[in-house]
Amino acid sequence: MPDTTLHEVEKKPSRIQQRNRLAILEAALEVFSQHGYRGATLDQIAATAGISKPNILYYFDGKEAIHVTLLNHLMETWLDPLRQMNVDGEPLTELLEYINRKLDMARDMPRESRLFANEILQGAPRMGPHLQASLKPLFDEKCALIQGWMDTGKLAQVDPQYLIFSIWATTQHYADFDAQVDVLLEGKPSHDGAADYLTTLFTKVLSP
Amino acid sequence: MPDTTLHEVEKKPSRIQQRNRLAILEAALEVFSQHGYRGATLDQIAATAGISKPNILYYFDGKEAIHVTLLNHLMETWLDPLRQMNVDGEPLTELLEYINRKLDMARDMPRESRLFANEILQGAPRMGPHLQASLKPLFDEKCALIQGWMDTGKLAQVDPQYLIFSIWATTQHYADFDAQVDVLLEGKPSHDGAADYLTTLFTKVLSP
DNA sequence: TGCGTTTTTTACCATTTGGTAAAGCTACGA
DNA sequence: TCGTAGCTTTACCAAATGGTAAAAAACGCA
Repeated sequence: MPDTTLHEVEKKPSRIQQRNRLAILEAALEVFSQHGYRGATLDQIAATAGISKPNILYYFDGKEAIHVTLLNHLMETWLDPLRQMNVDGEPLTELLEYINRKLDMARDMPRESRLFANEILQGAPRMGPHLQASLKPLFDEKCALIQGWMDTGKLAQVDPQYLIFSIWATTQHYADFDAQVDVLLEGKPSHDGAADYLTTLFTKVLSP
Repeated sequence: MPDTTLHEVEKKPSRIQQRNRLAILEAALEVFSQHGYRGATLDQIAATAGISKPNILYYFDGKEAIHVTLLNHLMETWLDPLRQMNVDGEPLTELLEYINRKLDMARDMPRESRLFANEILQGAPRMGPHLQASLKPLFDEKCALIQGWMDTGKLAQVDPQYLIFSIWATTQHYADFDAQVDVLLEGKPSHDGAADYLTTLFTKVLSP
């Protein structure tokens, strides 16, 4: 009986393989985040990555496989700021720092933000299960944590679920709706102003 | 010299024309809002509208023309809630009512919200000029109005631009990210809870 | 250096896509 | 009820799209 367990089947990827997979994913992030899944084409990804289309299909099983890989990678880092919110910290500080981490991510990873937004906008067809499995438990945990803080009187009482929604909405807005913000602020950078405003906003809401 | 002025060239559309144009736009709204411009196909729109593809192209000059028509129609109604904000009203009431009108629109016109979101997400390639021409002046006008209210001491001082961004973000969130909200609230309707939360949120921020 | 393995290219393919030409049908006013 | 303007269908295209087969090239290790 042949040994076909995982550690036997998987091989360490060569340097070339690592480099090309990375280049493909980088290009795919660029294209998918700008056009959504169906609007993106392999030719475009190939051109952006500087790798021929058949060669891309040598590294990935197809268009969908690339997208799924990207989404999985994203989920890892995307939830980090929320995970970092610490039960032992000062409640208001923890929340304000969370908000600022999210806002920094909107500035530093706008493509990832748009990839996510595109997927959700289109009904999360390739991510619904992931949301259930990864996001939901973390969301529930942090809602309970915030509720706990509120019950001790260290934060004003508001519904933690809607509070988190409003944090997500107000921070991701600067990545997802950048084109609009840019027109309305006449090209002026929005990050510092947004950070000031959101700090004020959530301080006022959350101060007991 | 023939008379080719507008009122001579334009003809009143027949009943059939009205019905079919409407059916096409309705179907196109459905499809474009779900897949974005490039992800949508004429065949899909045709199937949804129950009209053959060549017949669709009899009524519209092409895929892009349909999209542009949709976007133009949208801009009309989309800015109405903001336009309604009245200089003579009680400032806090006016703003809270504006927020609730936006939230109602997110509930009642989610496809329009997503159509708009898709277009902005993708860099507003077909709407940049429209934003400049229609949205920007209104935005500036209402920012000035809000600033005026703040200067009289009837509202707390915050940057009106970022205030409006946060209103847009928090209300549209429930249309654009519905798939996510739905998972996290386990299918419970979000509208009433959101209305309560947002009223509290913005009352706290804006009360002097 | 030689040789098997990995990587890349070339040449395709079936399907889908936006779009057109022209024939056929239908409604409606004279 | 007939003619015609308006509407719809049929039968197509050329280009783009996701994907494949197999030859050619490059790599790396003995």
